[in-house]
Amino acid sequence: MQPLPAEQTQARRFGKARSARSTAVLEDYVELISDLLGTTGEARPTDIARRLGVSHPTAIDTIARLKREDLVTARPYRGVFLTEKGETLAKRVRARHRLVVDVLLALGVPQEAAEADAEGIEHHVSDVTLKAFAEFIRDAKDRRKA
Amino acid sequence: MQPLPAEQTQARRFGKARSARSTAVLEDYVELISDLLGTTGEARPTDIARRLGVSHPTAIDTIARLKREDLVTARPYRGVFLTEKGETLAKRVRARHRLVVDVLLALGVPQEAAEADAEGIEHHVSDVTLKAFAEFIRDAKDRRKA
DNA sequence: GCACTAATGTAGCCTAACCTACGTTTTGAT
DNA sequence: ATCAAAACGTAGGTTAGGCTACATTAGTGC
Repeated sequence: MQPLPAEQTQARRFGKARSARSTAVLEDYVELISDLLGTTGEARPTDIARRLGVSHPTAIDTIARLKREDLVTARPYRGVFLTEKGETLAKRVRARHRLVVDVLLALGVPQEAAEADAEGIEHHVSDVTLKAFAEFIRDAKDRRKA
Repeated sequence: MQPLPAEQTQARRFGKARSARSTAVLEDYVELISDLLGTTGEARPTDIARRLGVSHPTAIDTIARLKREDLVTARPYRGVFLTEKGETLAKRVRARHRLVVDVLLALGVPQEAAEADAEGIEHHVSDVTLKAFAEFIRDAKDRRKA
C-alpha cells in the first residue's frame, strides 16, 4: 500500500481546481469585455457591472486587477480595452464556451440549463478535455450527415 | 430591441456560477471527510489538509465554516464527523462526481483528465443537467448491449 | 512517567471579490 | 452656458480562503 502518491494526486487535482476558480473571474470579464467591444464598440464599467450582476465598484476593482495582469488597458472615464494578451485570451475563452454549450446540448441538456451551467463549467475544462469535446461534436455531426 | 432582459439573464447566470464557486469548497470538504470516515474510520484536520493540498490552518478554518453551516461536528483533538445534513450532501456530491467522470470518459476524455476536470466541473452541474447526464449514460450502456 | 514527536490549535497577515455610502466628472438637454 | 442625471471613482468594510510562525496537547517509546 502506498498512500502517499494517491494523496499527492488528489492534492494536485484540487490545486488545479482552485487555480481554475481564481482565473474564472478574469476569464469572465475578458470574454464580456470582448463581447461589449464587438457589439457596442465600447466596454464601460457600468455595463460590465450590470451584465455580471455586481456593483460597479466591484467591476472597477476587478478591472484594476485585469490591468495588473496586463489583460486590459483602461483610463478613468474612458472605458476598457483589451491588450493583445487579453484579446488572445478572449478568443480562447469564447471558443471554449461555445464548445461546452454545444456538448451539453448534444448530451440532451435543455438550452437554458446548458447556457447557465456552461458559465461555470467552462473554466474547468482542460485542453485535453476540450480536444475530446471537439472530436465528439465532429463525430456527432458526421453521424447526423450519414 | 430589449437589452434589459438579456442583461438580466446573463447576470443571473453569472450569479449562479458565483454561488456555485462559493459552495464548491464546502462540497469538496464534505466529500473528502465522508471518504476518510468510510475508509480509515476518522477524518483528521491534517489528513484533510494533506489530501486537499492546503496547510492545516486553512483546513481548520474551513472546518470551522462547515460547523457554522451545520455540515459537520468537531471537537478539539477529536476529528471531524458529518451531521445528517453533511451526510446527505456527501451522498449527493459523490453521486454527482461519479456521473460527471463517467460522462467525460464516455465522451472520450482520458482517465486522468476526466478525474482532474471533474473536480472542478462537478460543482457547476445543475440538477437538470445531471438528469440529462444520467440518461446519456444509460443510453450509452443500452447501445453497448445492443 | 518523561520526553520527544506529531498533531492540533492560535495569531496575525494577505489577496480576491463582494458590498454601501459618498464624492467627482461627463454628458446632454434646455 | 448651466445644471441635473448618469457614469465613474474612492473610501472603507466584510467574508472566504489562503499562508507562516508559534504555542499547546496527545500519544508513544523507552
